[in-house]
Amino acid sequence: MNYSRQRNLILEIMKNTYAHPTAEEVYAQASKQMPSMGIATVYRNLNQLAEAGEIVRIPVEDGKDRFDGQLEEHYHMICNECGALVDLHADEEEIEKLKAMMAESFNLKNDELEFAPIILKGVCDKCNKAKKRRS
Amino acid sequence: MNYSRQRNLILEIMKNTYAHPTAEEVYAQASKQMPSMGIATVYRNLNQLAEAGEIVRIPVEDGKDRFDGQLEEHYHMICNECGALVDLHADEEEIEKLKAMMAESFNLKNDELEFAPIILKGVCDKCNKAKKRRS
DNA sequence: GTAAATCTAATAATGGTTATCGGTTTTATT
DNA sequence: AATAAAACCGATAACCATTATTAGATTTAC
Repeated sequence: MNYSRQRNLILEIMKNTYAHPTAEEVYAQASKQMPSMGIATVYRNLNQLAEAGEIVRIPVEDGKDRFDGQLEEHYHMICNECGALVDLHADEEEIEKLKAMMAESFNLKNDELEFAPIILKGVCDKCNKAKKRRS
Repeated sequence: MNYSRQRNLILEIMKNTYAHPTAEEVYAQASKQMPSMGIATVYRNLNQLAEAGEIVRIPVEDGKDRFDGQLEEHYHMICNECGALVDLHADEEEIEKLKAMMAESFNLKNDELEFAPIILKGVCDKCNKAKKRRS
């Protein structure tokens, strides 16, 4: 993969957000700073960066893929109220325990088990608070 | 939702398979038994049946949604080797334990936690055996 | 400095899914 | 049963996220 100003900008945008932007959202941001940027360039580079492991692709139910520039191991929950994609963090030891327990519960003889990018659906903190306020 | 021969056929097909067919695959099957069946009818009815809770939609990474006519609570794993969508079963007690543990590990104060339709990636039994044979 | 490789922007094409529409089937009302 | 309203159908056009193509520009290797 060669250097290119466009790709650097896209990577920088991804490294500097904790949102999980769609290609379109990245394009909106990028073209603000580099108005000549084309949408296909964004798609192409998000794909290449994901391929190279510099960002992560998160396929979401609604069709639009999202991207995550934060590489620290973590997973995601979808909020059933607002649809937000929420980060889930836990230390590695906890994760291993969870995987082992799931392997056992689901009767999987499998030492290469990974969580899918989105593993849970629930209610995010923000919506939980909003619900409490309402009640 | 009214009665219709087409919808009944589609539902019957879904209830009688443990595969997780795409709309296209359901169409192939249905139009064998009812050649006048249109593809839009299949999409329309799969959507309505999923909406009504009579079948379950499973959005998969590759773009084509899959559908599951088996309503007994279960989850899914994607095989990293062959791409198959594998059913994961466990009794309810085990599931509750898992959810509680996950809520704690991920620091979620959330009693409405559900698993997403696809929660794990790994290697299915068939591919596991094939791998052993090779080694 | 120049050729080969890689990249870009613009836009056409793709593919899964949904919307539209005229006509038919099902259901509700008499 | 007759009929009006509601729901559904098949065909196909439209939609929308994404990918492929292409001619030209930029970057890298030598």
